[in-house]
Order: sequence, then structure tokens, then C-alpha cells
Amino acid sequence: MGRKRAKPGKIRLTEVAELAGVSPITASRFFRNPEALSIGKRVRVESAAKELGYVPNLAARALASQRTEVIGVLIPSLTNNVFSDVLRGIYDALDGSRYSIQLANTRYSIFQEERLLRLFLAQKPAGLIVTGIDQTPESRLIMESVDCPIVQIMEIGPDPVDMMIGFSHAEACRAAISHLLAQGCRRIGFLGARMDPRVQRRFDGYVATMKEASLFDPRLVVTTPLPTSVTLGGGLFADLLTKAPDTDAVFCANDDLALGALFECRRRQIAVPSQMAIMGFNDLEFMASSVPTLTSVRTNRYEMGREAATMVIETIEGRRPESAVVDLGFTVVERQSSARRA
Amino acid sequence: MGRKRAKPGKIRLTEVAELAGVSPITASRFFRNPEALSIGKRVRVESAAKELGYVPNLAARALASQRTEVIGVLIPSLTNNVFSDVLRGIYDALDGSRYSIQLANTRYSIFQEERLLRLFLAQKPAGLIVTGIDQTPESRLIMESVDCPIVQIMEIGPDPVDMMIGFSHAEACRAAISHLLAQGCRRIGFLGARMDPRVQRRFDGYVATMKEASLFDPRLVVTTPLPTSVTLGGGLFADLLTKAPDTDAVFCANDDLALGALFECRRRQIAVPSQMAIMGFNDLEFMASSVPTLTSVRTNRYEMGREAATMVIETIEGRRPESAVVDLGFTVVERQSSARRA
DNA sequence: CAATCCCTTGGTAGCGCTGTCAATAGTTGT
DNA sequence: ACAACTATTGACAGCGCTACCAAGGGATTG
Repeated sequence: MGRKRAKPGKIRLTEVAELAGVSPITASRFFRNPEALSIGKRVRVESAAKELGYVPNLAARALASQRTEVIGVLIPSLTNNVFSDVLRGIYDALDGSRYSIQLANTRYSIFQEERLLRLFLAQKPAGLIVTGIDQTPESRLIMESVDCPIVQIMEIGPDPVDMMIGFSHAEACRAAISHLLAQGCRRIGFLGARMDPRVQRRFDGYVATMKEASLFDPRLVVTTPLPTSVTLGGGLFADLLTKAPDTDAVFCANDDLALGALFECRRRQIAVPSQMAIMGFNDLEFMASSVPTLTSVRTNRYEMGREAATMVIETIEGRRPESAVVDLGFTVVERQSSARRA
Repeated sequence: MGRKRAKPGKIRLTEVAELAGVSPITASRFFRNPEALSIGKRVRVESAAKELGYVPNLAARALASQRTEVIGVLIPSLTNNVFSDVLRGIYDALDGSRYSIQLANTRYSIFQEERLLRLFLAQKPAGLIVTGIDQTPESRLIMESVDCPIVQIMEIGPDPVDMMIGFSHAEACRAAISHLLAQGCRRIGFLGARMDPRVQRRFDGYVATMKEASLFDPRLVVTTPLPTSVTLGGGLFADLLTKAPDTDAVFCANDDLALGALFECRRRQIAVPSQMAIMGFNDLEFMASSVPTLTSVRTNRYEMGREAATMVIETIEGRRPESAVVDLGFTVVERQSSARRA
């Protein structure tokens, strides 16, 4: 024989239906598509549900309908401010909707990403948000064979798996370096940490722009696979000065490094920007209030998260966005730390 | 009639059992309690599952077993670095385990928190991690009537709902102020943003310590309900100097404010620490590499998250931690910005 | 040799909900 | 007046898994 029968206190859809005087399936429809009910029953089911304090059992719903209302989110890091802004956008967009988020951290590994992707997809998510465009070939195959909407975020590239929202890191970096060149800088260093694909593309933009100006010199480049930090920024900057003492500007692949470089300048009594221009990337909040204020490239991270989540939901509900690829662009925010000509 | 029958490609527990030559229930047991199987069957089921690439259907499992393997996490903010460290600890502790996380953002509202709590508990989570000890009375009742383990994090207090891990913010702040007093500071200002319960308790510690030294003066206090930022730190510090121009030290309720205050000092040519000592709270990474380096109070946020998640899991698995309340303490990290006597 | 125990395995039913059809009532067109 | 249609509602079965009970088989005991 089976197990003990329904506990007395349990409020199931059946109980709601009974109180409302309708069949369970009608009550079920009330929660999914109220318009399909006549006004009378709609009101009756609604008040019955409220009276009993009914809360749907999501597991049963998922099992019966073969789908969930969970949107999977794959990001490479929980620590990085950049991703917490994106996440905030995603959570805000989903707040109040019936969708919830399942978050997983790939730790910058595309193999972890592939593993997590399999894990997620086995649970039939309603949608997926993944970071970047550098998935393993297997991951791509998996994603392409799945029928839920997928948004790749943080950057844009040639062929989206499904949808895409971000900006060109190479272009953003080109704009940054062009700004420094326009300020009269010639020996422009590049500081990079972690060197994930997006930083790599910023680096590519740096190399291309410097080469076009016939100013590229490998001694101006200092990178490390270590995770970024302010302290590391100081260290990399010190290395740069050792390799190329005549450096007159430094582009930092993110703002933490830029702040570290700024502190290192202060430590060494290097005047910013007159002796050394400094520029960061992302435009975190503190860049506007340091002394001197720090030039950076503003990226629209919160909006990216918000839009990505919105694109997923709209697609699920059948209103596919007109454009599958959204370029959110970037803005070079010129501040004191690069004001050579000001 | 029902719906279409099992699709061909679908790998269910039944398929695994069939290939392994055992009954479905035996296969099911393999995934929950392998020790209960004889070695022979264990190996057969394992290889069958691997061969077919079986992934359990969590919705079915949750429905049948009436429980989930989801741990709910309620935090007030996604932006604040403090919480991303905690989150990282939680995710790390759960990585590789069968538990997953459902995250929700209360936005510093105890009413939001109550709403989310109801939402979570309706889905029968395996455990719960909530921030702080200031829940609504209704929230407390709800939590007390639930039978899953609950850990309150970030601070400790008299009566835990279930378990608790954190430290005393008032004590930590007392230690901070005592340090500044020991450095010979007398006109010690307090800068606070957001003023959530934890900041409030730090403030209480400040007031108590200053009063004991007969040095309390309301003009030394500048607070705001606005969310914290580096820029805000500069602003609050400027206000403080207006209200109390003879201030000789400032305790900032968090490190962002401290950095902002440091920049404001630089802007105004106020020498740190000789004219003005600065101290922060949390000891974020950048505190160690600013110029001058910034004194702070180190709190063990990552460990807190990790331990909280571990406590939940251990309790679920029947190995309840010997102590329900864990005080992780804090450390005053003395650096240049408060080195008056050095 | 029967009685007792434990270890392993299987049968049965059902968790709470929804997809698929079918049925009923009401409405419109010719 | 009758067919054809739409709007509502319901019946039935089953989603994939596990709780509960029971049974088979071997070892141990008196």
C-alpha cells in the first residue's frame, strides 16, 4: 500500500476548488490564465484561495507541466563588483514577476560553465543568462539544442546562440587609448589582471590602437592571471615602471587596478596627471571621488542585467524583442587623472 | 485520456533501472543511500546511470519526498561588498554538495523580508539563512514554527531563532573607538550611512565608549539614511568638519566612507593621521593599499557565509553543531591612518 | 531442523498539479 | 428552425520519483 493520506491541514488546489465550488482544473486555470474563467468563478476561486492562504506547490507544477519558472544565471564571479551590478539588474527586473533565479558561479572556467549548463538544463529552466561568448563547443551545442530563451551578456560578438546584450570591449578600449593619445600621451602602458576573455579583448583593442599609432612596445604591457585587486594594481604598476621607466600614461583593464596605480603614484610622488595619466575601466562609483578623480570607461552593467532578464521574460511570453543583439555601448568619462591638455 | 506517452529519448530512473537490471526503487536508493545496496547492484546502477547520462528530475523528487534540497538565503543588498563576501562563502560551502541556493534580496526592509520568508517556506526549503536579528514579530513566529534549520548571520544576539553566527557590532565599534582613544584622539567623529540595525549597533558602541570617556558630543555625529558610497563619505566628512571643526579623528561605519573621508582630507590638505586620524569598518581589500594605509576592523565575512552554510547542512544531516551561537569575533587592524603614537 | 534475525530487494500507491481531450451551454448566421 | 461556432468547464490520466510495507534469502541460534 502507499503512504498515509493527505494531512488534514494541507491546502492544495483541491481544497481551494472545493471551497469555491469548482473543479480542481478550473482552479488551476485561475492561477495560470484567469481570463479563461467566467467572472463569477474567477472571483470565487480568488477569494477561496485567499481565505485558505493557498500557495501553489511549485514542484508539482513543474512535474506536471514539464517546465519551471526558473531562470538560470551563469556568472564567473561573485566578488567582482561588475557582476554584482549586473545581478542587481537581473533581480530587479524579475522582482514581482513569477520567475525566480538560479545562480551559479563558473569561477571563470568554461569547463565549470559547461558542467553547470548541463545541470541547469536538466531542470528545464524557463530561460538562461550566460556570461560572455566564449563557451566550449560542447556548451554551444547544448545551448543551441535547447528551446528556452538564452541571453549572452557582457559583450557582443558575431553569432549569438540566441540573444545577446553587451558592448564591444575592444572598441571601448580603443576609445580609451585614443583618448589618452589625444591627451598627448605616447608611452601608454597596459595593466591587466585575470585576463579573462573580455580583458583579453580589451588588450587586443589596446594593441591595435597602439600599433596604428606606431607606438606599440611590449615592454609597456604588464598582465597577470591573478584575480584583480587594488593592491595588485600597485604591484603591476611598479612592474611597469621597472620595465618602461618612461611610461607617461597607464590604461588599467579595470578600476581596482587604476586605484592601486593611483596610490602607487602617490607613494612614489609621481604627479597625476602631469607626469602620469591614469585611466580605468568600468567607472565604478569611487572613480568620481578620488583625488585626483579618475578617468574611466563607463559600462552599463545594471542596465545590461535588467535588459537581459527582460529579454528572457519577453521571449518566454511570446513577445520576442525585435533585435536579438543589443549593443549597450560605453562612454569615456574624462576626469582629472588624464587631463593633460586641460 | 491523458497525454502522450514517455518520449523515446527521455532518461528516467526507470531506464537506468532497466539497464542495470534492477527495480526502479533500487535505483532510486542508489542515489540517496548507496550503502544500502549490495556492491554488485551498486556498481551496475552506477555504470548504467553514467552510460545513459541520467540526471534526476528534482521536481519529481521534491514532489514525492515532500522536501527540497534548496537552502534559502535572505540578504539585504546585492551591491554591498560585505554581502558578496558572505555569499561567496555560502556558495563555496555548498559547491559540490547536493544543495542549491535560492537567493532573495530584502532591500533592507523587514517587511520585504517577511514576504520573502513566507514565499520561501511555502516551498519547504531544506534550510534557511537570514541576515541579522531584527525580524518582524510575524517573521519570528513563522521561523519558529518551521522545522528546517535556520541560521541568522552577520551579528549575534540574545535569543536565536535557531542558530546564529556573527559578531557583536557594538563590541567591534567599542574596540575601534578605544583604539583611537589610545592613539590620543579626543574629538572623534562618527560617520554612518544607511543606518541599518548593524550600523545602528556600531553607533551605540560609539556613543557608549565616548560617554565613558566623557567625550561624547552630538556635533561629532553625522549620519544619513542614504546608501553608502565613497562619494558620500567625502560629503559626510565635510559636514562633520562644518559641525565640529576641531575633530581630530573620524570613525567611519564602513570602509567606503573611510576612503571618501581620506580623499576629502587630501582635497583639503588635511594631513592623515597627524591632523586627522581615519578608521573604517570591515577591512575591505583596498584599505591595505591606500596612501596612507587605512586602519579598519576586520570582520570574517567569507568565513561567516561558509560556516553558516555548513551549519545548515550539518543540521540537516543530523549532525547538529555543538554550539548554536557562533561568535566569529573581529580584529582591529592598525594601519597608518590612525598611527598617532607610532 | 525449525525459529529468528538481518540484509537486500521489490510492489504499490500516490505526492499536487496540468496537458489533452470531450462535453456542455450559449450565440450567431442563414 | 437548424447548423456551426465560441466560450466555459470538467474528466482522466500521468509527470518521475519516493514512502511505506512486505517478502525473499542467507546466516545464526537452540
